[in-house]
Amino acid sequence: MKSTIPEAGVPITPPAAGNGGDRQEASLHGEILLRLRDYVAEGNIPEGGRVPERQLCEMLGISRTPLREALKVLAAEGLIELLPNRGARVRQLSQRDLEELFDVMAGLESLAGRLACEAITDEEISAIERLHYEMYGHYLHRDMPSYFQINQQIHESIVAAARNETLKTTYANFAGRIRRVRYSANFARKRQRWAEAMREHEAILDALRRRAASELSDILFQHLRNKRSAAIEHLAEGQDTRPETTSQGG
Amino acid sequence: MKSTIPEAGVPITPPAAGNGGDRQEASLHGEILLRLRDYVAEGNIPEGGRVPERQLCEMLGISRTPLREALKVLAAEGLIELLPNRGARVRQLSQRDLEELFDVMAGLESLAGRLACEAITDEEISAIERLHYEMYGHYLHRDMPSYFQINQQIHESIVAAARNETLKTTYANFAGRIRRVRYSANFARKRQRWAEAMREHEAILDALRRRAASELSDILFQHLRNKRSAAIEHLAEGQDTRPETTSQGG
DNA sequence: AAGACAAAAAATGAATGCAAAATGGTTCTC
DNA sequence: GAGAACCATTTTGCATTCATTTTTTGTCTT
Repeated sequence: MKSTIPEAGVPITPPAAGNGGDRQEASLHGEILLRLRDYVAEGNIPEGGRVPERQLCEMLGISRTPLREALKVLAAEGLIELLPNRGARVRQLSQRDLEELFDVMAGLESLAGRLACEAITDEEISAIERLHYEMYGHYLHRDMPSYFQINQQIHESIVAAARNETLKTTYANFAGRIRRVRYSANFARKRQRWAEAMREHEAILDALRRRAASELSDILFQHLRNKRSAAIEHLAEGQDTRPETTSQGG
Repeated sequence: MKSTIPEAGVPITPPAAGNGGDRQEASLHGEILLRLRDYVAEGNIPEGGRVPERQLCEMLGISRTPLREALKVLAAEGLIELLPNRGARVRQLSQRDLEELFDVMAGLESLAGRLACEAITDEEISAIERLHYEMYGHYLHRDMPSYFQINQQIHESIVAAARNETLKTTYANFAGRIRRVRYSANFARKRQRWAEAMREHEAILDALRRRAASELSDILFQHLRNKRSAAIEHLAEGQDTRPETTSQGG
């Protein structure tokens, strides 16, 4: 009974025949890596759930070799964890893990702001200002999803303005790690916190206009710190089960 | 003359029969990963040089499967790059790449200092003070290697005091990436810069004692920035060939 | 003699096969 | 009847094998 591919060809995502255009991977394992990363980040596998190789192989229509290569990379990225002889599991993020992740994100954005002050152009600032006002509109209309989307664009604009591809990549990596959590914590914001966030964003813009690197660095860190508090509180309320993952003794 | 690598059958490191004790990897690919990472980071393969699978397999006494898994991870870590159908190469760091890496390191240390101010104990500060004075002794005796070693310990202590394992891991990752460069740039410091660095370290200690988070953050960033300048200048002098690696368009 | 084309050789990418470990279920013992 | 032990099945880890692609080498043409 070696029906390796009983109903293969049922891809996780629509068969990437067109190759969306964002970034293509020539090799199979690269393709698999991109798809698996999204698959896991979008929460298709429950926290701590097993990642069965065989099943995924059938689902993706590939053999185990490239899949296992992709799993190793995902483990290195921190999305999953590999237990010796016991397969891969979706990494459970304890509350502490989340706090740490948010803090590192805060540090990266803080750095981005600092660097941005050195290199950002007036045009880029104008673009961020436009985003800011657009976001303000969503805020007034209490349109949380749109607000959140623009908010993310602003932060990404700051990271982009830092002119540091390494930072950008690292930032994206960490953003991917908490993506799974964000899916449920996006709307953690209370009204109170929302207004506060708007004020902070105005301060960010102000510091950016003046190219006040240290100040912007501080503001951004605090801004993310407050975000962290909101998210953590929200999660603490919503979930009773706060798994204590084995802290990877790095 | 294709063998840039020692003869086969000679293990990179003594066969880890005892398993030193720092961190053991049960799986073979994990073991390989650790060894290969060190092997590459220590500069055993020239910049941009090929990483021949077959040769490494013989050298390590394993098959290609676990080796390739390790290579994928190293590529994800940024130590090597994988060209489709053309194998792995040791990643060449352009001057720009180095600048970016140093800046990210600066951001991470800056963050570490900020976080450390929240959690560091008096005992930890005392320990860092002791290291500082020890380092000062090496400075007076112009003992550059010892100075550098203690210097690294101080920075690691600050990162440890941040109480953030994620940050610590990330920091170690980036430190590994520039390790190869540090091997040649360690002693880039001019006398002038050396004295300056000592003063900065005193300022760091001062801010740490006062738990002045923002201030320490600024000082640490600047300190690393100055380090960056010194290293980059040194490399610019020493090397004419500054390869323009294809900036990975993440 | 230099360049171009073609075939051989080598290396890479992925699939398959095999041994060891883990999981699950059943049976045996107390 | 409950718990431990044993065996079958599944799963994982690694080696081996097969198919492409690349690189090299040799020959031929201009």
